[in-house]
Amino acid sequence: MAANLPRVDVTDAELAVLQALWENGASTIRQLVELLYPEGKASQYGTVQKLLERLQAKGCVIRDRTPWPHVFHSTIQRDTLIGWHLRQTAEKLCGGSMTPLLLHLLQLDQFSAEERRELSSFLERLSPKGETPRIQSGS
Amino acid sequence: MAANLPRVDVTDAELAVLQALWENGASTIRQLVELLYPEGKASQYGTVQKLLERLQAKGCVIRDRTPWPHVFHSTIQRDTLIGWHLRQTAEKLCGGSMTPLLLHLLQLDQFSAEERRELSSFLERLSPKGETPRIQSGS
DNA sequence: TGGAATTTAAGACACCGTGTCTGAAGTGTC
DNA sequence: GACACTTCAGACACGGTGTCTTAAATTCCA
Repeated sequence: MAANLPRVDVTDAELAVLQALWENGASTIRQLVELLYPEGKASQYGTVQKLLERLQAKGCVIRDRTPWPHVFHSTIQRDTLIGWHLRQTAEKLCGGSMTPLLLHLLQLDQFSAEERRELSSFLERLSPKGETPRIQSGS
Repeated sequence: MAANLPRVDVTDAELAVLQALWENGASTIRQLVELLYPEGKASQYGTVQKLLERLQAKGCVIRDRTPWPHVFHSTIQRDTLIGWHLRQTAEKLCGGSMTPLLLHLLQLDQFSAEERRELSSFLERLSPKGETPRIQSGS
């Protein structure tokens, strides 16, 4: 069953199109052009068209042909792209492990005490006390 | 004062050179070639040479000219690149905020109970109970 | 001292992704 | 049927990337 998963290696111009779709919901090419190129030379209609075509080929966008003009829907979410980027850097730089990324973020010290408390309780919820296997004898 | 910071937008082939330097410490071109291209066509000496030249231009590598042949040292660490990649994705996808990345990683649930316990205590150490929230300064 | 071997320095090149633009055919509306 | 807009397909220039080549400089050894 599993249809080909979307390829999320998305270029900058393609990403701009996706962002527009995320913000405005499903849109026609015309709507996207007016959003992305407000000054709007005529040729840029073709540009957006080509970008959508490539996004469709990657599986990041589907084209609804029932209305006229056609309407484009995004098939991926911001979080999908975030995950892909994180995985890419993990594979390039950390042998695939995500832990170094997490540690780096935690060490940034960009988080307020409030945020850190939230994160801590978030972790608590992830690992309820009863579930934690006690491998070594704690003191 | 601040000398030009290194540009860490490093390509794949350049990264391979850096990894070799990280693993083996300061090295000559010859050593790097033997490491990176074990079968070793002669032309690839020039390839590594050019990659080092570009890395030097970016400030990621310095060339020690006192010994013969010259020895190259990496001036950046793995963690610097990790940080740069994280910042890039944050700016592209999260308006610059790192928090969505952190949440994504935490939700992955890829971490063992042991790791989660470590992370939790890590957070505890970061935010001792009495501490008041601070506004962070941008990088 | 002279020559061989290696390293340095600088440049050239093909390939591919990316963003953009163009023109012809198709579709709907008045 | 005329017009405006959309769709479809292709072409193009530009820049980055990895690779290769050649000539000058340096070291070492007979």
